[in-house]
Amino acid sequence: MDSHQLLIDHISEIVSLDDSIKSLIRERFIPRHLKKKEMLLYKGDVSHHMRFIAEGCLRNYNIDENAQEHILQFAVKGWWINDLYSYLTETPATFFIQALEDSVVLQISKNELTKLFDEAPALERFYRIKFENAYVALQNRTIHGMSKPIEERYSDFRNTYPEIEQRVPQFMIASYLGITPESLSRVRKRMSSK
Amino acid sequence: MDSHQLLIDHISEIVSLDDSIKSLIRERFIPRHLKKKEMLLYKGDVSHHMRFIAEGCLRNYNIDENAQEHILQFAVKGWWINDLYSYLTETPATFFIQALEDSVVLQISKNELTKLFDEAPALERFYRIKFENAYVALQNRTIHGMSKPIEERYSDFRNTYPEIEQRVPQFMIASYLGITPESLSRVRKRMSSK
DNA sequence: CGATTTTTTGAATCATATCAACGTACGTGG
DNA sequence: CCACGTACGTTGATATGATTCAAAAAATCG
Repeated sequence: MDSHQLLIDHISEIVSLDDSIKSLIRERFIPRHLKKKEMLLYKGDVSHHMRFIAEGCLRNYNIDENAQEHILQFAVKGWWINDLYSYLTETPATFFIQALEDSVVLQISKNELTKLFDEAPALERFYRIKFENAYVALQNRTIHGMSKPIEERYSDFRNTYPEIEQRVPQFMIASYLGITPESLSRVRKRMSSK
Repeated sequence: MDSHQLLIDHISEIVSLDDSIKSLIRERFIPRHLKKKEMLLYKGDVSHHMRFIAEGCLRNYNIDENAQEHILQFAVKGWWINDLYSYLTETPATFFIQALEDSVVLQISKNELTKLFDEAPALERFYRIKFENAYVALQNRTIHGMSKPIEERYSDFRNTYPEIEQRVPQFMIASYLGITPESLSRVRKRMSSK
């Protein structure tokens, strides 16, 4: 299936789009092809685009003062990925976005998207609902991250993102869970022995 | 200043409202008065309203299987508070909302708000932007929560929410930060000795 | 003021981090 | 297609930091 069709189907699951809007989406969302390990956004640059993943897998991560990586989000086909703070405020990004596999991203500039909102209120509604959902999902992660033991957080991760578990190296999952690779290895050992 | 004016000013910081919408807001957002410790929402009930705090201070918290409280959010005048997942999906709430001081909340039912979105697209835009910002703020909390040492998370909290620091007991701040009250007490001691 | 809640302190315990070494898998160039 | 190198995963020993439990001190409320 072509990338734009995937995007249109994705949006149509939430709001209905008439044909003129569908053409606008096809026109204004520009595909970008990334090779494995290629960077989509660097910390320090401003994120000028909203981005939808049509193919592949990416990660969103930060590098702290001690050169430690912390993964905030994995994203695969059908997900959105961005440094939203940078995008919304047009300030330098606070994290990196990198392809973990060869990937295709559809992106639209903020200017274009803002124009689209006026032409297509349904699209604005789509983003409202999308952000509501994203907020809720993140809230769940935040509260579970602090209350549940690691074993449980890890199995939650596996259940919630089974595709990602397969495609991403273990040390990155450890980073996402906020523990060291050694600890995750031991957690897995404990779990498999039961 | 009257509660509705506060809400209207709050919304007007982000989108412009014409007078007819302002009247609708005055009509449809219903004030609710809460005494200190009074519950606004119980875990297990469905949250049918969107809620804006006109006065006071509330908290949003979970109680886990071990009867441990985990505070997800504090909110004061000018903030919104809800169990969004419950509100959006009309399923039982996964956490509690309680007044920490005598408080006034303006609330509107989901039905009414959905109707308002059709009458006032500016309002829908307001919520889109609001959720974007909320998402970003929560994302920051999530990533800093996992990367920064506790001392730093505590001073970030103090800097970000100076009002709340004053008004909320220390053991609740510990709960928000995801540590025990004893640990927070020791962190404070270490910090003050420098 | 007395009662209750909150904060502090101490000692023992537990979980994860850290550091270092070893094992394994993968893919690239010869 | 094999061999080597690099990246990833596992394991062990030790260190660190937060938790737990218990009790005392301080603050708050009626």
